[in-house]
Amino acid sequence: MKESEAADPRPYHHGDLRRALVEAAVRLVEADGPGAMSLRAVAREAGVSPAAPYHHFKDKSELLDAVAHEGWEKLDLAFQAARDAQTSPPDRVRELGVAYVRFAIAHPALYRVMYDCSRDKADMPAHVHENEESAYRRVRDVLVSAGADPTDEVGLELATIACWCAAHGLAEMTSFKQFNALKAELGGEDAFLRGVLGHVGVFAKGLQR
Amino acid sequence: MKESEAADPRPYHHGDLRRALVEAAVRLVEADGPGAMSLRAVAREAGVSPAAPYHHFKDKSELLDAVAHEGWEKLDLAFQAARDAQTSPPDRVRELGVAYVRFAIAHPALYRVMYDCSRDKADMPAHVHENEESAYRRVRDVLVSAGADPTDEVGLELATIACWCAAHGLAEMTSFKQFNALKAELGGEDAFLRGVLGHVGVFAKGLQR
DNA sequence: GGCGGCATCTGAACGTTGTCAAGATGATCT
DNA sequence: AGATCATCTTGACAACGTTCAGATGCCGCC
Repeated sequence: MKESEAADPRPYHHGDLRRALVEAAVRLVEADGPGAMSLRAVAREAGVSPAAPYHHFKDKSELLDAVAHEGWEKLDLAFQAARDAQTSPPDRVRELGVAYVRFAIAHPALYRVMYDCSRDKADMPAHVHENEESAYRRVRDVLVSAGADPTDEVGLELATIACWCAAHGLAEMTSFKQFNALKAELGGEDAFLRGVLGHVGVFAKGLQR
Repeated sequence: MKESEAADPRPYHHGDLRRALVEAAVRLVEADGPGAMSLRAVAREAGVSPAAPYHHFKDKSELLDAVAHEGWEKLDLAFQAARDAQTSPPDRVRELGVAYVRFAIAHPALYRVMYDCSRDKADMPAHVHENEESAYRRVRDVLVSAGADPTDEVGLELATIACWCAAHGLAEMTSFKQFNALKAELGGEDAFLRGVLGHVGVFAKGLQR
């Protein structure tokens, strides 16, 4: 646990407390769930007083924002790997979704924090949606490469959103007990995810399949 | 404040406190958000001591379960109206989704509580999923009436889940600012919802569209 | 090289929360 | 009428988020 890339503001008294706090917070969230992550516990974990965090975050919610940010970056890595996977374009749409949901399954509490933060601000992090290399854009591009009409700007946008919504919905519901029987019948959770998200491959109306 | 329909267990000291607590809780959740709903505030609102709720709910989370239950029933009403609407079967799949998301938009805090409870237990309320008249079954039936193959049990189940996931995802993301431009371009939120969920109509592979 | 200033951290405190145990209250049943 | 038991209150506890006055140690400036 020693990311030694130093380029950040200032290692004053503690070294780099801000970072330490975020790391402790992520650890606590992933260990005991988002509800169990208290500011005081984070401070305890980092070995500082309960008031110390307030010099780096104005709020508990601002700490959670930082945790969420960390989460989005981890998700981006998983996403990138799926984009580069060797599969035919229509399947790649599906596999992008599978990677997305797998991340949510692997980091349930982190995923929850990510979306709770986004929803409170009614806003996704800019780097997820806006720039050229964003995850959102990546879905769009895969849809195009799978045969969606690239001139239908609006339709493409709607299809991308539909894909994202389906993946997010599945991410939040995949652990429901109701689906256990079906998962077993299909031979595992992965097959289940592919089964559901296979329907996403035909989202964009022009897609062959 | 005098709902005088009495048919419930026992109006002992207070009348029917349990009901009063749930109603107060729903009110507080819808007014100030789920985070602002404290047990003590609910008790205050109902005019009882902070410890009184513990004779009706073993936990705060059990009160929230009751709130969620209330929410699912309201959603069911909205759902029923959409099912009975006069539209062609393929559109009805979409309109079911629209009604779902509209409910989530109209009662954001309640909707949040509903899903937070479900997720904590990894379980949807039984009456939503299991019986013959459940909302889940209703989606399935509409898919069939829209042309999905009724003999492909597994495929039908997967399509139903995909629809539900897309609707849930959209419900949680529809308020994101990123979509404002697109909503404007399409001429309103409803058109946006139809645009996204129109892609759900082609979920079931056999659907004509 | 000392000094002032400032970012950083501590200590103690306030109000609020969820929860519990012990006692008061009052409806119901024999 | 008196016992019983669910119901509600009182009072308390630990934990939480947040604030504020003060201690601590790093920085640049003279």
